[in-house]
Amino acid sequence: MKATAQILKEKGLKVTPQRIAVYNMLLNTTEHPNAETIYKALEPTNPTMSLATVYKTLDYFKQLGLVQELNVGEGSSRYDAVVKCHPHTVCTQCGKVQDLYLEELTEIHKKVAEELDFEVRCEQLILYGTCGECRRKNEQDSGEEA
Amino acid sequence: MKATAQILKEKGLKVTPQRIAVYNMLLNTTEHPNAETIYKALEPTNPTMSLATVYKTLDYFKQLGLVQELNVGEGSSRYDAVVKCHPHTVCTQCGKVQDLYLEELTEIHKKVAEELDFEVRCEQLILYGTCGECRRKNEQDSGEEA
DNA sequence: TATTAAATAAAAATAATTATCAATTAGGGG
DNA sequence: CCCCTAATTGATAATTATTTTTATTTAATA
Repeated sequence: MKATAQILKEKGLKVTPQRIAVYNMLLNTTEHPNAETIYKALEPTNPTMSLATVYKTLDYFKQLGLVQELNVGEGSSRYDAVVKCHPHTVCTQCGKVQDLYLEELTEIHKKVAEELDFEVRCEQLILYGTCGECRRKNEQDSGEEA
Repeated sequence: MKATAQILKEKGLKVTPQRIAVYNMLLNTTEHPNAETIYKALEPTNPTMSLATVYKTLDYFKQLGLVQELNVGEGSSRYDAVVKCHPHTVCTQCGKVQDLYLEELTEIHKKVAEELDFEVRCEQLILYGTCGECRRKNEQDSGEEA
């Protein structure tokens, strides 16, 4: 695994502890956190870091293709260190966002480029619904009521 | 075509000129406007209407399934009177949002429900790229430069 | 038509994000 | 290794989109 400092340098970014912290945090989670969550998560280890720096850092990363911005319809954007376009599921009950891999999309991708006058660069598929965990919880709750 | 007043009444909404105006505006456009745009568009005919009313009206409509909220990653949400889930293309150059119909999605829908522990209620597919118009404009511009 | 609960307009509040700017720091040249 | 300079940071103000509040008005029904 390439060191984070190395990756940043290759992208032409000045290497700072804040940038390393943000990027590492994103690499080590599957949670798709938003700026606020990232900020909170880094607070213990980087107590002087400001939220504005998190935003600015994420913006740079996004521009350089180090992270992907994800908007699932909440107030705030989430971020993903997996840059390659991939679909997500969003549980509308607990808010959990999960990755998903579907080859079928490249087909659609191609079809749209051919049949419509539109050159697709990247697609974003969000599947809204209820995750297994929440479904089971719901069943249990309704069971208790009855 | 059912009258807007009738539709609102069936949904249990009190019929007001503001609500009729917003809903009709959305029915008569393919532009996927945001709240601000709707507000501006209605200003000439409804000069007393406030932006907050547009927001609240859109919120009611959304809850009742009269409109669909669409977040393509801009600052603000867009609205679509076509409620059935359907994909959209977003031109990242001119910002135009267009509807798209793809049957392939129901397959994916089903596959995810079966293979993963996730019950899909609604999916949102956004294809980012460049529309034909912008592509042609780009070619022309680079031609002039050379 | 009078009543009443709901809807409206205007303004204030809030949440997320961006801009500002002085102080600090990274990274190269000496 | 130290200095220099431009980039970055942190604190906070400003902005943007949206929501809430409140006093007033209005639609629907008795």
